[in-house]
Amino acid sequence: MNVEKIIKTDKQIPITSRTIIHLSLVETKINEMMTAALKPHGVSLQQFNVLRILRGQKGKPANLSTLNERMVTKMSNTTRLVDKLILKGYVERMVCPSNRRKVEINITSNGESALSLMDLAMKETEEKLLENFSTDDLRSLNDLLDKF
Amino acid sequence: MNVEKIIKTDKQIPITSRTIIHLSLVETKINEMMTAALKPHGVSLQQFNVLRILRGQKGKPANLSTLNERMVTKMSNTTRLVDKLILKGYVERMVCPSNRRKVEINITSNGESALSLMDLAMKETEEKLLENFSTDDLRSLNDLLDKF
DNA sequence: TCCATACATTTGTATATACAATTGTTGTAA
DNA sequence: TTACAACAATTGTATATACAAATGTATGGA
Repeated sequence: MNVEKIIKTDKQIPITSRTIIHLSLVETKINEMMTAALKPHGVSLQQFNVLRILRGQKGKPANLSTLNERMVTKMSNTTRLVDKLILKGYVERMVCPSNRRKVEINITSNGESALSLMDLAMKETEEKLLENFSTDDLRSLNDLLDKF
Repeated sequence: MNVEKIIKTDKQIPITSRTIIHLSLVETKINEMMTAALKPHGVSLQQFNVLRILRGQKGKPANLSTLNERMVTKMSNTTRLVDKLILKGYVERMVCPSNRRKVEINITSNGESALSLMDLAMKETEEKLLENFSTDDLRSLNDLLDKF
């Protein structure tokens, strides 16, 4: 990645700040590429994540709280995220019969097939992003990230 | 950092995806902490970055394009970011006399003193974030991030 | 039973951001 | 000089997000 931005900013910037900025630039790049890959499929990165979590449930419905726990977003957004997916016909929502405060969310078969197409696009993007990484690199990176 | 989210999501998730998710979680954490640190000062992370870039100019005014080059945001937002900072009295904007298409932006002395307070808060946050990192760790992390 | 409390989700509102279209300015070739 | 393309910034609009407040539901104790 081009880190000119970082270096240009300030020659004597300490390594701590540089690392933080570097991380944020990398994250932005990842986000942009992922978002671009999903664009033809008409879903946002967050919506894609919801779908993926729902598939991981293997039929067992998820309620909003569990969705939220596994996601990097705030509760109030999750409601609206799911709204969008319902409009697209990718998920369905119904009140939980045993506890009517809860809402059960399921992926539809329509959603599953759309998701498998998205998977392909995302896999490609992921490979492109990580083309310069060996498996050892990935392991070290994960270990370092664990220190946060 | 707590990576349970990642591991819970899917046991057999490949290391490539895991790394990407991991990065995005770390970035979210950084963002949240930084934003929280700036909150008492009434500026957003982006606004803080603009101020910092302007200070780096050492008196030389910056126009919107150069600000934009060094930032992780879109041009249209930079205009509005600067609007906010003007409202707070931290920067001033005037039309460039030599090329009236351009706009020159300067940090005010008011902005400089506010910025130095923010610096302290940010430095603390940075130290807290990176408390588990040795200098070597930081170097390796930077090197790995360069591979993106 | 009634009430206070906690829970799960939703809604309202302000702000942030992306993307496209627009405005105003400059340079340049006919 | 005029017409046109390129440039720099701004505005409009749709969507996304954060945060606080509100809604509806369940639970436990007086």
